[in-house]
Amino acid sequence: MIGETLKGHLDLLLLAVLQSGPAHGYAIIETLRLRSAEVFDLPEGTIYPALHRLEAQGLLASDWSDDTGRRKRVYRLTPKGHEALSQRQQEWRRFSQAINQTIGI
Amino acid sequence: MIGETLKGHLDLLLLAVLQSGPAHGYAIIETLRLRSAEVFDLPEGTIYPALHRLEAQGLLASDWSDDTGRRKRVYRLTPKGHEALSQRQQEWRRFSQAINQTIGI
DNA sequence: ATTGACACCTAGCATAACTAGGCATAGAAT
DNA sequence: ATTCTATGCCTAGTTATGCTAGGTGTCAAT
Repeated sequence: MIGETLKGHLDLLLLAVLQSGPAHGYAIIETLRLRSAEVFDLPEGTIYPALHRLEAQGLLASDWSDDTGRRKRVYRLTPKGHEALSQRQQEWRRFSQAINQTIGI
Repeated sequence: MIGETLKGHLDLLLLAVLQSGPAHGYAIIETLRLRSAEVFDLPEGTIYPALHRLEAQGLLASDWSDDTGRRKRVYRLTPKGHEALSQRQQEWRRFSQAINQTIGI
């Protein structure tokens, strides 16, 4: 990302990805890259701490899975996470609309 | 603002406001509030350091004026500031589009 | 045997918006 | 006269959070 532009918007992205179904960290990174057409190519040092934060806030829950031999921590949205997501979506719309109005798009 | 959502986007807003013509800090705050329909009601402690930063980067230039008795520092875009603005606008479009794609709008 | 993709983790850094104070002038209200 | 509000500027220090740079380990392919 460029500068600090992502700050404050990462939670929205993570919650949105997990709305499509449970996923583990590494896969989330991949999904973000695909859905954003390479714009969000985020390092693991960004994603993992953010997932821990969201879980600590009760917005996500996780389970370990090691069916393939490689252990994965699979995250899913909690009910509180679903609520948070729709709130963040609203905030994003309000925010981006305000920016567009201000810069005259 | 909510949380850290503004981080990395303030420069774009300031440059955009000054594209409409020179203005001093306090007036910029007012303009941001009006153009954004109250969404951006930013404290002086946010605006003034940001203006100083942009001037230090050569994107803005300033002059003191005290025609009304109250001294004002009036900022204007430099040529470099104009370039930076169109670049930031492009970045914003790319960024907001990527968010919208990712969250599925 | 080594490389690269997969998969996880964390300590410390850097940046920038914001808090909370301060100073000063002008005009209106009490 | 004095107080209050709006105008107008400033900065030291706090805080939040994305990122850097390192670490561990598995698996498949060369």
